[in-house]
Amino acid sequence: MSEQGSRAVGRAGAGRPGVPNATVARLPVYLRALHALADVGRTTVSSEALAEAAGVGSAKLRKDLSHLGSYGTRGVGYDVGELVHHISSTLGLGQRWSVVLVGVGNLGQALAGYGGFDDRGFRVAALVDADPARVGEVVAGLTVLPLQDLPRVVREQGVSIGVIATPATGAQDVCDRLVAAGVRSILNFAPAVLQVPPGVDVRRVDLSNELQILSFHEHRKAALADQVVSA
Amino acid sequence: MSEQGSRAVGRAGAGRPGVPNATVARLPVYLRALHALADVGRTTVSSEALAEAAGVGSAKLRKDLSHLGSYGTRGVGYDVGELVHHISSTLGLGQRWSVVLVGVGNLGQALAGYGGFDDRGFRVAALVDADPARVGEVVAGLTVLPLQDLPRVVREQGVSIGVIATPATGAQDVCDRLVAAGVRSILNFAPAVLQVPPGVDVRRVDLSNELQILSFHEHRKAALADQVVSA
DNA sequence: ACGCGCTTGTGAACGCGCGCACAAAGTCGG
DNA sequence: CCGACTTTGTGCGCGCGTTCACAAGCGCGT
Ligand SMILES: NC(=O)c1ccc[n+]([C@@H]2O[C@H](COP(=O)([O-])OP(=O)(O)OC[C@H]3O[C@@H](n4cnc5c(N)ncnc54)[C@H](O)[C@@H]3O)[C@@H](O)[C@H]2O)c1
Ligand SMILES: NC(=O)c1ccc[n+]([C@@H]2O[C@H](COP(=O)([O-])OP(=O)(O)OC[C@H]3O[C@@H](n4cnc5c(N)ncnc54)[C@H](O)[C@@H]3O)[C@@H](O)[C@H]2O)c1
Repeated sequence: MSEQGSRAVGRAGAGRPGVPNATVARLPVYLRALHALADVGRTTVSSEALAEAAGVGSAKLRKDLSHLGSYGTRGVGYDVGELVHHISSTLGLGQRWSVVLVGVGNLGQALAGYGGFDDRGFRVAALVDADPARVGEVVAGLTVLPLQDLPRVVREQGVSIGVIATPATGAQDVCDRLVAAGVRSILNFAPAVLQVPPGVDVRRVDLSNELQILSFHEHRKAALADQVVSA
Repeated sequence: MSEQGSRAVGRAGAGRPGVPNATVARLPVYLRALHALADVGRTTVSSEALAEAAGVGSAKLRKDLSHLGSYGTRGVGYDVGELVHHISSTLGLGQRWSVVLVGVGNLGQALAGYGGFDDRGFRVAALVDADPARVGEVVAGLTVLPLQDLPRVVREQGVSIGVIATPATGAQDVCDRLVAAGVRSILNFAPAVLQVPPGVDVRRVDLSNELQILSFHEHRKAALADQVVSA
């Protein structure tokens, strides 16, 4: 998580004893690999094979799965269907989550037209933009709504996740409006650090950050290579 | 980093003693905050203020900065310009990195037209696509090239970073071609786990993953709220 | 029925990263 | 020139996450 680094512990009645944060971040990867296996017709899979497909170590995978109480069968492996069910339910994918997308520009339009949402249990319920020229436009089968409709849309459509795809300048304002409307989970594509009250989760996806991290390693590799050459 | 979890240590001759991985991931955030401060005319900044702007604790920030040997002035703070220089050079932003973008679809076009690249020291050198109908098209001032031009483009344009924006199906193939062409740093938007030889870095940006992680926390918050109500 | 081989689940050790708290160091006013 | 105040740099303890290695468990063939 990006805000409080606390574990998702809580000892919720008879529920799970709490799933570590790092594990939660990997569950979607496992889930995707499992779906791929199911599509090929496999019904069981060993931790070794699944770990390979997910790009992690097998021990890590087993420990991750043990955290959500899901049991495999020793000597055989995990039942693919059962594991899909367990992980999905842990991630809260039993229900369809409604998403509101704010900022229908370059990126926003690509996101709106993206099919990968619906496949994974998410529904783009509405598109919102501040530009009066854009309001009323139809994008990906949805009419773009003005900002002031946000509270109503969130309420009527049962929206619980907000996606921000506006320039960095407007991001904090949009964020505040989303929070005011009752949204407690935000995915932020704008290169800005958002200030939110406790209880609200923000995940930031920053393309430039990723490139700069790559740049660092590339730089280091180049320096290392030069050193070897000069040696 | 997504592959080996090793620290960027190396004790490179007279160079830096090695910057922790977690620190590297935060440097771009600091850099952006510093640029914002510089734009407002500030010449110095305290760790407290910069930490606030970057959304981290001040102690963490100071420790991060100490790792790259950059010195502030006690009682005053850090010189904004100097810090920008130090961080930029650590990240390897002294030079302009050339990027090749593979997959000029929905997302690829948004990326190609994105201005945030050039601002941060990255140049989209070429666009590549497998679809013959798309090859020859001009997007964002660049002509879309066929896949087989990849080695030539990488060589001639000095490309060192590849961005994959193709469907998951073709991602591994594209990845292999990029690696074969000499690219050692890859940013992958396709929902697939890429297999790469050692020495190649892959960073994955998976939108669905992020949403599912948010979904988990939302789910947990809802369960917690219900519990409180029923109590 | 029984042992053999395979795979899970986990105990334990380790390393990394985080945050606290404070001494060192520099500035500024008098 | 000095003393008080501000802010950095970091030593240290702690908790999380990763990894190794192995005992426990299960199926299968005989
Ligand atoms: N385009 C990309 O490939 C890309 C990649 C990575 C990150 N980003 C980031 O995503 C964000 C959007 O990028 P883009 O290229 O789509 O920009 P864009 O300018 O094309 O679109 C921005 C949209 O947001 C709307 N908007 C502006 N202020 C608003 C506000 N206060 N409330 C609601 N809507 C508002 C604008 O009307 C416009 O439609 C930017 O922060 C950008 O840095 C973009
Ligand atoms: N559109 C989005 O908002 C979005 C969001 C998150 C992730 N993604 C992911 O990004 C990727 C691209 O999404 P998109 O919506 O742009 O898809 P798209 O179908 O619009 O575009 C894919 C492009 O890649 C090209 N392509 C296909 N196979 C290729 C190959 N082997 N080599 C080179 N080019 C090839 C196609 O010709 C097409 O132009 C997908 O993996 C998708 O899951 C998209």
